[in-house]
Amino acid sequence: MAEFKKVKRSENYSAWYNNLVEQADLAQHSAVKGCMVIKPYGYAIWEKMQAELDRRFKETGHQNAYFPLFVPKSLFEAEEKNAEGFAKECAIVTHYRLKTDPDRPGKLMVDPEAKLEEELIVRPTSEAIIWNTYRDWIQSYRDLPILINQWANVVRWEMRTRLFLRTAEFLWQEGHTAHATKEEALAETKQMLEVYADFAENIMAVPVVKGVKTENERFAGADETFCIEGLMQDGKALQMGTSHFLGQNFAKAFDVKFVSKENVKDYVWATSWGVSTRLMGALIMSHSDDEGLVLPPKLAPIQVVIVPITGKKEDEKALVLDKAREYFTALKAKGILVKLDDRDNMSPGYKFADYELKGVPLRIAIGPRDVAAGNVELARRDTKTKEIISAENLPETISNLLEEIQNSIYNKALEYRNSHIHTVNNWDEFMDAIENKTGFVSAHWDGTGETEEKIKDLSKATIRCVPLNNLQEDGVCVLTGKPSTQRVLFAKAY
RNA sequence: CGGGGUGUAGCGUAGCCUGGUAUCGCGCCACAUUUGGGAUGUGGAGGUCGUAGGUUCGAAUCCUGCCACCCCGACCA
Repeated sequence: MAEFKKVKRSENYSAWYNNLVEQADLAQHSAVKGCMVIKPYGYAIWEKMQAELDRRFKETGHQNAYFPLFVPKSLFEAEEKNAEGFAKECAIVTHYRLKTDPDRPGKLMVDPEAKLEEELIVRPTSEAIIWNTYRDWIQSYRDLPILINQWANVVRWEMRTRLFLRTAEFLWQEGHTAHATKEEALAETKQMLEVYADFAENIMAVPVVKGVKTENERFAGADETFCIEGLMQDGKALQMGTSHFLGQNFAKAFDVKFVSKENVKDYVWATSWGVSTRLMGALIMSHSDDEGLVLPPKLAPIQVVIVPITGKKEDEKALVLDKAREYFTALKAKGILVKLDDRDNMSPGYKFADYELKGVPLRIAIGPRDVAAGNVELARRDTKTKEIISAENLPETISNLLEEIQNSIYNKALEYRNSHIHTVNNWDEFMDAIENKTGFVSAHWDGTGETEEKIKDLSKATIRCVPLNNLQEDGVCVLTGKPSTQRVLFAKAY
């Protein structure tokens, strides 16, 4: 096991992040540009996220299905705005065969004879292939709604990538629903936004702002994009999930119509919504520290680790190990994800540091002294505190503490987020907040894309969202001084 | 994709300027002693020096192309 190379969060945030991802065994760079290998420990966390999300999707009536990786170019270009939005980051399959290279023995070349009649686009998102399919599925209002989700990989050929936050290939889920009415589709869009927000806050312990994107930031092909925005520990915002109201755009592009109860033909209303492995990045950046990862108990692959500290005497050693196994069994029976690390070639100190690096929420150390006294030493990862407690009712104690840690991590992140929302009323205050205070800046904006662009050029900050249920108040735009009816949230973002 | 930097064992590095087949630490394997915050000793294994060419009797070292990563921009979930 590698020694943790210390990189301080305060000194170089992005080096700290990269180092942490690699040292904690979450992921590593691969031989493919911009693509990562997600390692077992990292994937275990992703699987827990998937399980929680999948359960919520099913509870809200969705079913999983799977659509192809490839989208024929003619389908891809059907919805023009969507196609245009993604065009410059697409991987394209043009051939279907290799052959041996006559000039370079043992090497392969693309067989020019094997050119595809029509290029295939590796999906950057699946609206096109899915809506082309939905046309076959929908005839009457009785076929609606269609509530489908798929777990998939997509490819967006990014110029600059970062582990989990932006990779050329990433894993995600994309929900694609079809509805008979605009109201129903809008309700679905908002429902899924709530599902995401609930997941982010209660499972990931990351507070989020729910809001609406401006036209500039909207998903290509959507009439309205809702989002959840998180704030990372370096004061930059991260878009953690989006839910799009697609109107009838895709129905029109793919000619998907239905006959209503009144025997009237109309285009179908659509939504799509997704979250990706980027959430792993959000999780890491929201809670972790210089010692390594800090995981909320609800996503920790290991919630409690038991480290036996065996003495030199054989009989003592046996006693300690027996006790450790007893606690292990009791905790496991309670449904707690517990690991007993009885490797005898590692010192306790090494194990302590290693589980801290991996973000295991609780650590139980047990040695001869504790066995004799009926105690254990209990250490919390999030607060780095430890105490000797009685081992009586241990499963109960641990179970309660895990819950407390989950809340405590959330509250800490919430406090950080709330203390980093700065309300400003003029341009000097705006720039000062963006440059020096970091975080979200709540400011009046005149509502034009032009001003939004200008502010982005001047400050590198973008409008993250117009918060839902936003307070309506008269004010003037921080840049142009034109009238405004509400504040929006600006931030530098990932 | 533009500017700057880096690439030597699983990880971190020395050597490069001034060419002669590579240094040290951690980790790994064996044995022994250890175990309450990253153990110690002894012995051992591990290297196409990112990659492809070029210069040279000889290249980690000099030259060129390419690749990957990091930092700063532009683009984005």
